Amino acid sequence: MAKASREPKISAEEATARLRHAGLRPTRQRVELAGLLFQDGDRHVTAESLHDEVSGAGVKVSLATVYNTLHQFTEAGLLRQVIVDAARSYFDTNTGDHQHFFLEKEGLLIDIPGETIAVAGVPAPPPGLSVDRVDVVVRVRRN
Amino acid sequence: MAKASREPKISAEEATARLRHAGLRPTRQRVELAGLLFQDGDRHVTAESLHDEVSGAGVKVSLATVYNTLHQFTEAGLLRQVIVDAARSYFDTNTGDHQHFFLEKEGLLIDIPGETIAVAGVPAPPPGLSVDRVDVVVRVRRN
DNA sequence: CAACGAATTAGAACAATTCTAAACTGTGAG
DNA sequence: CTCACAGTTTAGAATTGTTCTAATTCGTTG
Ligand SMILES: [Mn+2]
Ligand SMILES: [Mn+2]
Ligand SMILES: [Zn+2]
Ligand SMILES: [Zn+2]
Repeated sequence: MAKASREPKISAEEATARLRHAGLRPTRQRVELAGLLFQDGDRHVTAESLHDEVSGAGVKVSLATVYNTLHQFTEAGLLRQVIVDAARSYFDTNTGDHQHFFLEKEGLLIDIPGETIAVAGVPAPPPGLSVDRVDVVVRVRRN
Repeated sequence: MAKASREPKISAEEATARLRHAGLRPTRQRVELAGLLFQDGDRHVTAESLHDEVSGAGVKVSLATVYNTLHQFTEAGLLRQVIVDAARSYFDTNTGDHQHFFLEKEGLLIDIPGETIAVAGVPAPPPGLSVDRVDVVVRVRRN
């Protein structure tokens, strides 16, 4: 009864399996970060916020590794990058089709399920170009 | 016949009037920048691109002033900021309702007129929040 | 338990942007 | 027209988020 962790985060085994499945070596750092990122449904993190979180949990991981890991997870399809703020990059654990509310003031992202919003009338792109994706950001403020 | 300018940019008088109307002192720098920005319909500039442009035209304006001016013009409603790239801020001379194609690779923005795209099904924001605007970015790539 | 390539890391480097504080300039009162 | 003064510009330093470098450490496989 020495260790009394009360976090409902996914087990190291689950994280390890997920990493291997994605073709990534399950290092201590990646297992820790995956544990935090994928414990709950949807999360929107920043390199800094995740670094603070993992550090706050007493785990030593450098900020450079957090950046590396976020990018590797993104390349592996485990995360997706969201661009809503000129100053910060967000990473989203929800890789499915969906949109966002963005609370500029507090840097908060809230998911809008994929089927909720319908975008009609997107014109054909100029010749030689093809559509990669359509992003909708609903910018909101406190009233 | 000494000076043979061939730019169809708006006159200094027009720029000056526009600035005064917006409550901004028509300084040499602001008049030059307004002349470049508002000569044609729609433009999407970056602080750097505008600085290069004005410098290339032989006008001496510091980069700090370009940043100051872009922000002042934005506050005054003459410009609007567009967020599509985590690394760069774009400013748009089209302040009306419209959307964009964004060519990530070359940092190119292309307007989509306001009535073209219809966004339906935007849910009510969480309590205490109100919608400020809905941005649609159609990310495209060369094929 | 090597050995070797992959991953991590501290710290330097970068790029975009903002800040500072000193010099300059537009304006309007006299 | 002149001057005074608030507003503006500017060089350069500072800040911030992110990436790079090169040395160390680690995971995997034989
Ligand atoms: Mn941006
Ligand atoms: Mn930055
Ligand atoms: Zn999301
Ligand atoms: Zn535009």
